[in-house]
Amino acid sequence: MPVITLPDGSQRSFEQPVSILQIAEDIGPGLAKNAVAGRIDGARVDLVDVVSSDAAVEIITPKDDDGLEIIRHSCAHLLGHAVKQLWPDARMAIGPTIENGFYYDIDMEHRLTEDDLVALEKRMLELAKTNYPVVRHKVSWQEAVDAFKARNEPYKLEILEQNVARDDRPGLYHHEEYVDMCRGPHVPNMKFCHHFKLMRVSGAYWRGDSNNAQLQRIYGTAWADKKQLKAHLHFLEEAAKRDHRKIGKKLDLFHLQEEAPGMVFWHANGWTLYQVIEQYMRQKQREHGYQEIRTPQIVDRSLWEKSGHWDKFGDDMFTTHSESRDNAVKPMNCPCHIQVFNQGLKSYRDLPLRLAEFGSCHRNEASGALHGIMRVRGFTQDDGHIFCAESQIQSEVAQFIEMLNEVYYDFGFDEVILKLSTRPEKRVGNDEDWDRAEQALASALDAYGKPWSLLPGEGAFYGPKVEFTLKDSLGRMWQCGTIQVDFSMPGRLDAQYVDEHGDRQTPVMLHRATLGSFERFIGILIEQHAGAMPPWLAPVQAMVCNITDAQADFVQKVQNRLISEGFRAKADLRNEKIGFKIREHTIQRVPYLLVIGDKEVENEAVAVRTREGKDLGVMSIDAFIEILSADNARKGRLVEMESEL
RNA sequence: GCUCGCGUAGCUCAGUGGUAGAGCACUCCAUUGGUAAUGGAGAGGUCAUGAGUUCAAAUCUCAUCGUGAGCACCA
Repeated sequence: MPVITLPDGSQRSFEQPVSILQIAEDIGPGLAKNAVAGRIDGARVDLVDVVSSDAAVEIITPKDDDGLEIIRHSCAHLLGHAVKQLWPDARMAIGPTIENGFYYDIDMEHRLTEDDLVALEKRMLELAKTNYPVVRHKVSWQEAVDAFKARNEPYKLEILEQNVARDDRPGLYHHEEYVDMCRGPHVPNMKFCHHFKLMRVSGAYWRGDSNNAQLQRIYGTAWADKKQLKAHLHFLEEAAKRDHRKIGKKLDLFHLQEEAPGMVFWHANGWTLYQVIEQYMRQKQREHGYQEIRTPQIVDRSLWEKSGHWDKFGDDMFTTHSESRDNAVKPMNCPCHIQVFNQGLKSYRDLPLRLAEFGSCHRNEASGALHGIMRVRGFTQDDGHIFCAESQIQSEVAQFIEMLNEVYYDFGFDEVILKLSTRPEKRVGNDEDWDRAEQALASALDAYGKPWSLLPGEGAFYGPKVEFTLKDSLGRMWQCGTIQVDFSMPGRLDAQYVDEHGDRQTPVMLHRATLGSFERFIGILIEQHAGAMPPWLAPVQAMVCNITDAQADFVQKVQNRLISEGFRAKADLRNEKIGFKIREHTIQRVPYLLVIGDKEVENEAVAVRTREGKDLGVMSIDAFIEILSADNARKGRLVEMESEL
């Protein structure tokens, strides 16, 4: 006689064990119709699952986040159903849910094309529209093995062999003639799976291992209703419009070309943006007690052997040979910074010693990894290394987080996600040091007080790291900042200081970067703002336009005045109509367009229009300078911008 | 690096075996026009590179390079 407690606290008792579906029916026919699955004491179950003793039960509908995930998972099965109808020889691997959708990895002879995706999607929709019921059978391990042997599904058999306990009772979900194995739960009927779209097909390794066979992976997106699907597709369109590669070309910021894959040619506009950011970071780091240094690009391989990089990343380094030396173009700055630290005997009084470098690095990234200016082979980090005593780690990490927050805030990112990555399999250093290093970072994060999550095994080979991920205006995540504790490299490269007792000690080194690489960060900024940089970053802050040749002299005067005040201003004196000029510079995302006709010349004034099309009216040059000064002071901060509106 | 797709004028793209096209940008001429495109003319391409098939290749085949999506990688 189970007593069921519902989420609102109400209770219902039943004479005998009841299924989730029966409970839903008991509550109301509308709920029963919309029920996708259930939760018994928090655990997700199918509608056919039975409650036999007292329990808290929830009914999952498509409105529930779990409901949507279940729909996506069932859409993967639906894809399997359609694939096997069109290509019966297909061997199905895994079909999990992912953010916004699902995928299925498939092994088959036929190479899938774009047209195949269209055909598959059509077949899926036809199948789903029949609203066939999904029937689950729980079977013994051996029965599952027999079923997939009969169906020639070697990957399912491997999963059963390696991942399913012999005493388990796997769920076989019957989609008409198609059968898939799953922990579940799944939708009871295909009526829930009408709103999906197949997105693309690509290769993916079985079990994520590049030594294994490469399967064909079909990606799809799936949603609870038509409106959600449409909204998601619209989001993708918006994101595509912001593609930094497209905008970089349109706004003449940079280019890449075949002769230097993964290396950026910065144009004047892009380099101006870059330099504003670099000068800003230079000042910020100065305020936070860093000394800026500069170290060589090309260094003998022996240093990289000592640091451990040659062993782990040798293949990914650019090398040069000259006379009797093998050199590597530096892939990172830390070993060089230790060389600077090692010049002159250091005292505990010198610690913490914070060295910073806008360090130009080169890494021979796999060709398939390159992506616009976000993932490149030649890049510059806002790199820094803090040499300190172990007792100083926590306060140094705390101070770094403080600086990082100031920086992100100035760039208009107010949501930062914290993650701690711990020791990877391939690493240097002993486990005791790793214990201490991980503990130090965890304590620093706890002391900081914001929530953080753990990424086991994702640390650098020399130490654990905290990663700072920011969220852009479209809700996309970008990992930028990092701080890493390193107990190994200072010792390997003979860094020492004299402690208060006169004894030699090895310092701890903290590797840290705030923006990450300039290239990537600028790519993120371009996508964040869709090219319309806030005025403090805009390559051209003001475009001064004449209406006829008669105002040319005054336009020059205005432009010169703005430049002499430290602003980035250009003049457009072309023999074009003012509408044409406005349109062009609006498209070029210049924040302020200054129009000068006879009236303005007469009054020594400028007519100001924003790139958003807002008319700020006619004002003196001084008044406009005040506007620009306020923009520069405000930077990209969101809160103050909002309070102005 | 792997799988699949793509590479035509500065840019965006059309062109499925028979003389290489459009719009924008560029140059020149006219126009001096008050807030998102003034009109006209001109110039511009070894169709990524190399090899092959064919009477004939931008078009078909192979290789190389680059690039896109994803996988793997990411100090």
